[in-house]
Parts: sequence; C-alpha cells; structure tokens
Amino acid sequence: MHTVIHWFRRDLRLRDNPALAAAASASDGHVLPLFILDDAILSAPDTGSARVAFLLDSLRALDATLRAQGSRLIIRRGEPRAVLLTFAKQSGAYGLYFNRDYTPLARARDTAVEQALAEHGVAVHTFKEAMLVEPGEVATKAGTPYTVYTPYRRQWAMQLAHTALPAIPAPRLQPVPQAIESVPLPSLAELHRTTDQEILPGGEAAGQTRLDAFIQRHNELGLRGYKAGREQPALNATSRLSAYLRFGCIAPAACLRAAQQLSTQFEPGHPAQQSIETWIGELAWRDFYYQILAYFPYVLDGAFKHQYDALEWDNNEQHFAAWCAGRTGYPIVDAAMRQLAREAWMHNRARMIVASFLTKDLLIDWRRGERYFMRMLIDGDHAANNGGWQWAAGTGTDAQPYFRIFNPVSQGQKFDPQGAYVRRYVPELAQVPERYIHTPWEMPPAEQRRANVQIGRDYPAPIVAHAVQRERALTLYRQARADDTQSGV
DNA sequence: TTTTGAGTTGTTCGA
DNA sequence: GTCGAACAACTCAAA
Repeated sequence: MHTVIHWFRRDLRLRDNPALAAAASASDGHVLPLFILDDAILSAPDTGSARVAFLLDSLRALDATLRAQGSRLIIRRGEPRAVLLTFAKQSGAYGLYFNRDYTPLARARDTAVEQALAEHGVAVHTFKEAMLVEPGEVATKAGTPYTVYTPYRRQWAMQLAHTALPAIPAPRLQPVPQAIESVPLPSLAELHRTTDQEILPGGEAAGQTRLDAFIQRHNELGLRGYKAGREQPALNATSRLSAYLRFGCIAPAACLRAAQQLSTQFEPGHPAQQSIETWIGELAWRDFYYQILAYFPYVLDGAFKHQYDALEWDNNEQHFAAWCAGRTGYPIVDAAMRQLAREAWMHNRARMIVASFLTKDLLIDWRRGERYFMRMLIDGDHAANNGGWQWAAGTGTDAQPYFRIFNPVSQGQKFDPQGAYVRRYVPELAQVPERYIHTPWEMPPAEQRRANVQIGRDYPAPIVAHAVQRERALTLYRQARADDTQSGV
C-alpha cells in the first residue's frame, strides 16, 4: 500500500488544489479524500447556520464530483488530531497532505496534528493555497510585516510578478477501498440548525460558473466595469465570490489568473484595466488581512491600535437590537441589515455604512457588530471580517480615519440615488418619492399618506440624530487618544 | 539616524 | 449648487 490522506478544510475543490495534486502524484492517485466535521467549530458561537448550510452543500458537491471519477469523500466527525491519528492507523496511510490555514486556532490545531502524526511515522506535507502571498513572503526593508495597505500591495504585486501561477488540473484519484468507513453527511437539521436565509449554491462548479460569468460579462456588471459598478449596492456588479473563496470552492490563484488573462485583451490605459486592478486589489486586501491576523493575533480580541481599547461605548441594547433588525430609521442602514438577514450576504459598500453606523452613530463596540456579522454571513471569515470592522471603527491598520464618519443620508444619496436598494429590502418605503427615500422622516403627513407609510408606525423614525452622535463619537475617540498619551504608552 | 511623504472607500463649512 | 480647504496629530515605510 502506498496510500496518503488529503485533508480537505477550506479548499473544497479538485482543481488548483496544490496539496491534493501533490498527494495524488506522490501516491499514484491512491488518495483518501477526508473531511472532518469538527464539533468545536460547528458549535462555536461565531458559526452561523447559513455558513454551515453552504459548507454542507459544498461537501455534497465535492463528494458528487469525486464519485463521478470513482472516488468518494470520507467524512469523519470529532477532534481533528484524534480523528487523524485513528484514521491514519486504520487506513495505513503514510502521508498527510493539506493546505495551510492562518487563523490562530487553525495554526494551533495544525501544529498539534503535525506533531502527533510525525510521532506515528506519518509524514505531513502542507501547501500554500488560501493566500496568493503568504506571511513572510513580503516584508518591509526593516524586515517587519507591513501594516499599511498601499506599500503592502506594491510589494505583493512585485512578488506575484515573478511567480508563475500555472493551472493545476483536477487529479485522477483511485477508488477509496470499501473498508474505509465514512459517516453520512448530516443535514442542517441533524446539526440542530435551521435557516430561512437564501443560501447560494455551494461547490466548485458553482464557484467556477460565477467567476466565468463575472469575467465574461460585457456590461458594467462584469469585471471590466467593476470600478464604477461596485459602488452601487442595488446593482449586482460585484463578483459575489466571497463565500466560494471562503470555503475554497474557487482558488484565489484562479481568480488572479482570470483577471490577468482578461487584462491582456485590453490596451494599457483602457478603462477596463482600472477595474481589473481594483478587483485584484481586493485579492490583495484579503491577503493583507490574513497577514495582519497571522502576525497580530490579538486583533481578534481588541483594537489593532491599543489606545482604542479604552473607548467608552454606549452599548445600548435596544439600539443594537434595532440595528440587527434593520429598524434604525435610516433607510440605507436598514436595507443593508435586512439584506444580511435575508441573503446571508451584504454588499461591501453597505457593510461599511452599517459598520460606521453601529460604531460612530450608535457608539456600540465594533466587536458586537463583528460577532453578529460572523454569525450571519455566508462568507464570514475571521481575518477579513475583523479587518473590515476595525477599519470601520477606526481602530485598525488604516492610518488617518478618525474623521471618517459616514453620513447615512449622504451615503444613501450617493450610492443608491434612486433608492432601488432601499425599496428592494425595505418594502414599507417602496412608494416613497425619490426626494425623501433617504430621509423619510422629512415627509409631510400628506406625502406619507400618498406613499402608504406612516413614519413612526410603519417605519421607525431615526433612533438617533446623526449630527449629535457624530460629535459624540469625535469626542469619545479624542478622549481615548488623550488618555493614551497621558498614560504614556 | 533623521527626515520626508503619504495614508481605500468622508464630511462639513464657507466662499 | 459647486468647489476647495479644513478636519489632530501620528505612524509607517523608505530614502
């Protein structure tokens, strides 16, 4: 026997999978494809049902693809280290292959696994897959990790410029011996979960189809029009690949390759080039925040800039509940929160608006919002979610954001000018005239009657006054900085 | 070592 | 309505 194990984790695909390809070539296709349902993750408060549903769907798709070529996905349940030890012993595998993960918990888990298996004579091989440029591959001249995006991005691009990204085909795998047991893939209900959220179809084929469509679309809804279209949450002008990237249904390398390939079809200086660059920048942001988390794991518990741990939040529970429910009285905020509840996904512009609103208007601790997002989002990713929230809260890596307090009215007017996004997700306001769509509380009573909505009854009046809260937030942040200077940290 | 330029995504005020 | 300046001071990265 010369069997090896490929441990699927966040790489639920066959193509462009370096660990899987290496496992197949080392074993002449005698690969045992394994996924471990880890109860610690499944029952974590951060783990929402939408994400579990997407995971299960992706696992089903993976199993179907494997079966089509005579193999199958082996499912086990339990603590990964113990499961892998038993599984390696039972199967007689001499090697374990997996792609690297970078969150603190994942790294601790993987180190323990490597150690335990090495002690039992199983060689462990790990690969770069989830990131395009790993921590350590770029550093400042001083040898420190980058904490500012722009210079990071420059180096990141230089690094990639002399890295080949050849497509890795799906390997041919030999059938898994009958004797190898697998637990059946549980349903969502069997995991004691339900969701009424509209979940995207999981799996490699669905992800690839989505990427192809985004690359090929010729109007402002595709990659070539991304730079302009991406700013309007009412348009489906983003790739919406986040969940597929989150679970590795699509490879970041495949995304970059597709973008670079499209770029060759346009002259330098063509407007499409800017769109392509902007979108590649999003892949760089992803790596940037992974890298920040890898080097500064404390960001999961507190502010990247320590002085902002001292912020004295209001943390008003009723305000938090209203924010979650999409009943703040600010239409763009409420539309976004209802999109999240309905679709387990939110447009990126909208994420910034609601995050700014929670922290700067409601003065609620960004970690409350971070946790809620993690629970609700189909693409919830610890690194990216944390980075986004810290950015919005002004506690993160960005250098000068203290005055960047979004005005929920002007953001709405700027990025949802006709109110199409608001009308789609806040049906109470569907008939409100354009003039009032982002300020419904200013509608005279007669106008409210015509629009079939009474503010304060059918739709809330604003729960806070933006101008007042903005000043309070500025004072709060000023205070935290002043305290910090005084304490001499 | 010291210095210099710059920092994802904004808002408001006053001319 | 449009436009430019102001909004703290600080830290990072590189020369």
